[in-house]
Amino acid sequence: MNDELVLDMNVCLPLRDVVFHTLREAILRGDLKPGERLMELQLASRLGVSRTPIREAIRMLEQEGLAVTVPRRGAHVAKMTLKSMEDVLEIRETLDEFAVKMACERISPEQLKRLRRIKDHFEACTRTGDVKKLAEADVSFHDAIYEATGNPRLVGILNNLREQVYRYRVEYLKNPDNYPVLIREHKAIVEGLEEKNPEKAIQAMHEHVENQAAAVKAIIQMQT
Amino acid sequence: MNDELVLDMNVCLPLRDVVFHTLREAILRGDLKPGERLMELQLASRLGVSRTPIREAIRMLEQEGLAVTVPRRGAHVAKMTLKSMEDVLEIRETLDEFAVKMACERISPEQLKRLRRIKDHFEACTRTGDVKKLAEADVSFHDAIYEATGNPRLVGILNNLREQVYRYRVEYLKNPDNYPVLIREHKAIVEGLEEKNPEKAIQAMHEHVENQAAAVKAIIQMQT
DNA sequence: AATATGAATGTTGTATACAGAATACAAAGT
DNA sequence: ACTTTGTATTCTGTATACAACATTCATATT
Repeated sequence: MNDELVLDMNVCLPLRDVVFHTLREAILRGDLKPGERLMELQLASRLGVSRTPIREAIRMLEQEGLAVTVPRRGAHVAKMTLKSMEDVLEIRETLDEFAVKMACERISPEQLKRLRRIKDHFEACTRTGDVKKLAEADVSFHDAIYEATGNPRLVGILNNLREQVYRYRVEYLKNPDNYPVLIREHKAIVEGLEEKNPEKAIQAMHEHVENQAAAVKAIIQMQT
Repeated sequence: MNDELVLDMNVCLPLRDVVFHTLREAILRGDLKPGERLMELQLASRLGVSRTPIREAIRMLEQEGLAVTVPRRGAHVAKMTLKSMEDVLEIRETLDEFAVKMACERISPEQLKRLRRIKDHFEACTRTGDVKKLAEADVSFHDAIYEATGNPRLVGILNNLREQVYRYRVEYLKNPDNYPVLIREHKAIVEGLEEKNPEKAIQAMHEHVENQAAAVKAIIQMQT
């Protein structure tokens, strides 16, 4: 119960948004654990705000699937069962393949250039062994593909789905044994996009997400 | 500005949920039009509650993509451009096909029986010409397939996507010329599921959603 | 006449107050 | 010892108060 929970007051957004982002980060980082109660008064005093922005942030987390509220009994961090994780992962597989297919048709030369740079940066990060940076680079890589679809709604859904598995994804990235595979997969995906070859890109993405899905499931089962 | 907006107080849910459902219905029915401002005090007095539940409901609508809020300037009903509708429709195509594929693997005999009943009910509704009932039957049909995937997260996403096109979908259902096509498509989908033939089911669903997508786009362009 | 200024009004953002439900714990009864 | 009931406490649900910002319209100035 150490105070990892501090608001970034330098941002001039409504407090509800600052609280929302703070709580989301805390949940994804694991500072707020699945099942942990989100008590308004407690959070309000910890973050130094009133209950109102807390409540609104909870409503937002609820719609994102990161929190669950039971009427008259308050909210808690959503629990992640193996089943619900599998549910998320199978949707992600479908949409990630769709995204790379669309990106194949729509990606611009500049976006492709940027994607190559991000891919190289990811490789560089595997050599430093900085897991945090690596995770960021991985997120950037997929974001670059999402953006190239030109479909903001799809970007939103995929980001939300990624959120759900974020914690376990980080575990996967902690094991350097996976790095060569990841680099090879990223390379194949980029090649597919460069060649405007949807079949290749989809196939590469399929293997990529399937490997990650298997790893994530293994990690979850280990934890139980 | 007639008072279509009345709360159903017979439900014993928190007011925020009642307000949320009321506002969502109003938006989907078109009583609250795209771009229309959602002013807290006004809604509060119209619905006979305080601002607090209104604000929480707006936060929920926001996360669902039905409302947009600009800090310090309040919320308005999300506008639906042709582009954003196309974005939604192409995701829906992908996920609807995925859903029917999964349903093919996982649907239980009881669920299949129920689906057949709903299909027949839909056909019956086309003969009465009651568009409201027809829309409900169509929703039920797709819901039955979604449920059969056994993936609640997928159900949630698909319901949300359907929401976005709901208004225009109803227009499509107003034209009896479309009924024979719809009945044929539903029949083909059910057959695919009965035969546990994913290729057939996916193909049937593909044609079904593609036709609807084309119709919806046509309707939108007519309105401009 | 056109633009700038400023007060008045309206609206959102946040805090707080109060009522009612849920929970926990202790004492009494079986 | 176990269940039950009563009570204190905690927490949520809702309303309201107040401050800060945005908008509007009238007035003044160039």
